[in-house]
Amino acid sequence: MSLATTYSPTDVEAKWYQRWQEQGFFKAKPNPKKQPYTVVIPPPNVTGVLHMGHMLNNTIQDVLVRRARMQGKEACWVPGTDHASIATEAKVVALLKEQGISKTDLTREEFLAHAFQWKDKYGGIILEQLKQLGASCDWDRTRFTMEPDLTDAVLRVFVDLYNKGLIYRGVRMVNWDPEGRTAISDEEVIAKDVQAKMYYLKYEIVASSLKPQAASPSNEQSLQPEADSLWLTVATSRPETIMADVAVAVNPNDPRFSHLAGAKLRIPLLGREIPVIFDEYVSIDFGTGALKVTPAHDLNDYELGVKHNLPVIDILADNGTLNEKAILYVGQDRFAVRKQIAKDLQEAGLLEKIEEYASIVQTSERTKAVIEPKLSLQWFMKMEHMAKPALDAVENDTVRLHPPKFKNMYRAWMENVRDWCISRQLWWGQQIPAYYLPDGTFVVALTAEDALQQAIAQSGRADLQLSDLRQDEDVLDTWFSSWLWPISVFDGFKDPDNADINYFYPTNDLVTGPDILFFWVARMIMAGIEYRQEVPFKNVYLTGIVRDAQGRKMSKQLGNSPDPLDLIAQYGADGVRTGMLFSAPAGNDLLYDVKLVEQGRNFSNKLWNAFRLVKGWEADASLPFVNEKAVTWFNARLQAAIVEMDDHFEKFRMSDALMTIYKLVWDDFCALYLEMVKPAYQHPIDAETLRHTTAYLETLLKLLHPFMPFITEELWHELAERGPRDYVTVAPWPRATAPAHSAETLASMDKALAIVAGIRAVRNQKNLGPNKPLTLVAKTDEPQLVTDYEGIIRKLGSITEVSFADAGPAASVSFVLGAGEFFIPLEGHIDMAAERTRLEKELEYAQGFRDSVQKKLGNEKFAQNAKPEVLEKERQKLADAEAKIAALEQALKGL
RNA sequence: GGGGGAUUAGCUCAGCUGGUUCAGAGCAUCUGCCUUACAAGCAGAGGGUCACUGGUUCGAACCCAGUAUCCCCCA
Repeated sequence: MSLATTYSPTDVEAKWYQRWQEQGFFKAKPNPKKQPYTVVIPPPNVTGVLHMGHMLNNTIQDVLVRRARMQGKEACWVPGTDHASIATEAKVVALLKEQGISKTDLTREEFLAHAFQWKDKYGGIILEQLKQLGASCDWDRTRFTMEPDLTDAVLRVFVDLYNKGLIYRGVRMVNWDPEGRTAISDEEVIAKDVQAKMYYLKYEIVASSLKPQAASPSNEQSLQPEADSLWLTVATSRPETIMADVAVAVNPNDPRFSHLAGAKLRIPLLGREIPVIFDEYVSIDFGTGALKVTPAHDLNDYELGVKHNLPVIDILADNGTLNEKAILYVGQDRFAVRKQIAKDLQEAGLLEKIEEYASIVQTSERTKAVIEPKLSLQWFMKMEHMAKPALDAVENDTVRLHPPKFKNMYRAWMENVRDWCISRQLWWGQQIPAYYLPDGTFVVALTAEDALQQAIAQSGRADLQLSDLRQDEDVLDTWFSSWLWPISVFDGFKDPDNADINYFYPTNDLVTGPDILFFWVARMIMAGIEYRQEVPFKNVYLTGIVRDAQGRKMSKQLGNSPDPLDLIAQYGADGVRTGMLFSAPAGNDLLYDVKLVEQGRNFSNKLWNAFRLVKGWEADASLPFVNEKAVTWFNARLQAAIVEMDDHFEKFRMSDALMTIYKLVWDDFCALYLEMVKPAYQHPIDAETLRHTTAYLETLLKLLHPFMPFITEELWHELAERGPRDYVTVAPWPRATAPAHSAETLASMDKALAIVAGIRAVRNQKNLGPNKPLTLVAKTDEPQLVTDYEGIIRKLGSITEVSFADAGPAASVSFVLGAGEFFIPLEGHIDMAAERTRLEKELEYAQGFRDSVQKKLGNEKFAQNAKPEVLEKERQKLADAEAKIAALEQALKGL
């Protein structure tokens, strides 16, 4: 045979991807004769390269899209990337730095020119990589969140929401990323457990501020942590913020501090006097029960400050160093100051102790920097109005989450959602279309010209020029682009009634990770309802995280993530795709192991060899059709498998759908069917069998195609001469039919295969090897079945002769199936004692089973309460058990 | 601290409204096999008191309560 015994994917994959593109199979356009099926890709960052998470996510999307395409739908998978404000800007800044250019030396325009240059060079890498995976995106539709049309969409939405009163500008406590030097939203903050230190600082009580102490009895008994009462110890994890202290708060119900009413304290080292305030917010148990209040650097302190009318002293610069308001340590980084101030406090005798404690720090999702709560003037979007309908859509299953357990999470977030901080102090992104007048007021407009008109109207100053207006420096959060994605990729904002959006929207399925359920999914639902009065997708399939075999997240630091492209090169895209899906139930983390990918590759190879076998057969039209039983049986199995697969797909159980076809191909088709019909070596096969077999193989290729697009396309073309547009990629998805008598067909074959299994078990037990010719003697009440399937039993069992008898030959090994007993004459291999023991064991087991069924049936309450069909089944079990017992007893007697 | 989910074979998971199979799959393991499609393979086998303790029921992996452990989200 000329074909290699192992399949080599690299030879074929590039070829077919190119052909598919040449044929335009992935292109989609509105077609009223077809049902649309739309998926928008979760746009990867332009800074990204393909990682294992993308592999999983995009494999799932491609499986869904390819199947829909084969089902005759107008399948449209829209690819694209997002501009990733913070990440990209950081990357470009770093690159410029290498070239000796500082961002601050550049104008905004110059910087953006560099950034776009970078994007054009590297921004498309990940999309090219997706092609190697086989992703069947409509590449003509590739979009980018910062391209002109999508920018237009963002600005339109901003202006619209501002006009609706849903976007506002205000001073709020925001999450400040000192690394990115920008505000970020609550969703971009990640809490991390850390081992932190608690510093116990001594604040001097200003003696003159203390009321003369009457010898109050309660005071005598109260705990007095300060021996001389001249000091108050305050615990803090952030000693570097004492320069921003404006008060120390204690709980009014805490008797230890009642004498401090009206007292003043001196900030350690700094010496500034601050009041002691009383508020029940302070927890008595925590630290010393005294809390330093720094409204500029803590949300809770801020609220306390507002309540008690305290000033705000912001001592931090944008980059995390202390500013001149701190007076001490000006210009030094916050963490350096923390170390230094602890030393200085120690030396000054103002540090009582340091304790270790488990704490949480908030970090930036993008830069990993420790977040500073910072009072800042930013743009916000009101969420309440949009959250309500978006919550309802999921609650009432207009949008279904798969698996549904994420509904709870979604609800919790939606019910507690806070306003979204959408401004970022960056240049890479859509600049906020707000324009400031010389008097400090502002207008919001799509263009500068519009803004000028409005400004003139608003200010009454007809002499205003464009140059008098200053556009807001900030850009919008990247997610403020992404949340419009399902609409903006079809130009639904610029042109809300265009053919594409009317046809392809709402999309069908969205595949993404649960980590961006709030960032993205929830907000897309909001945007869909707000702007199209319709949710953007019907199903959200939430994938798990790809972890290593030990359950650790894949990370560059650990070096536990394989390079996806290496894997594809080594195992083939088909092997990698199936490998990933083998172990990926929706919502469950995938423990990646190279074994899975090996299994995928092995499966490709299995399929390849099945093809080689069939391909090598010569048909002889003069031969009789001898394989009717096998052909009918496999058809029944095939149809049942199609039904099962469709059901799995319906429920988004992708790995189960894959497992169904995997077992059908490997076990039923290769291990059984092909063995049944296979002619003897170098003998021809009858034409009828070959015709059926080829048709079955074609159907299998179709069913496999969504999972393994490349090998199936290769074999599709190897199997037969094909027309110019005849590709499995666009072949019709098999529709299940219900063959007549399918249940009986399957049941009969099961019985025949049980006989084969019995024979093979004897071979194994007796160490006979697969080829030693054996004969079979059947003592059965179903001789017709044995006769019908004699060919199969002979072939699969390597049996030369089947005969019937009422008793087995003396020197034989037997096995019992139902009421029948089957004998294999074996001179010289019989160990009577062992045979007896084996049969006795089997008998004992059967009797135990019978007894338990009998007991159940004898139970009056069971007979009364159980459904009739359950009762009937139990009776059947009893009858079967009794038949088997009789057969076993006979067998024992015969020994 | 609040909420949610989970716990079934060595591993990853199915097991639909309690009742066909005295618990299933894939992988892994073990024993034979280089049997002319495939050793990336073939044939066969072993392996689980369904986390624990109680309860409801004729009957519980499944329902209820409690305990333990783990995971996730939020603070």
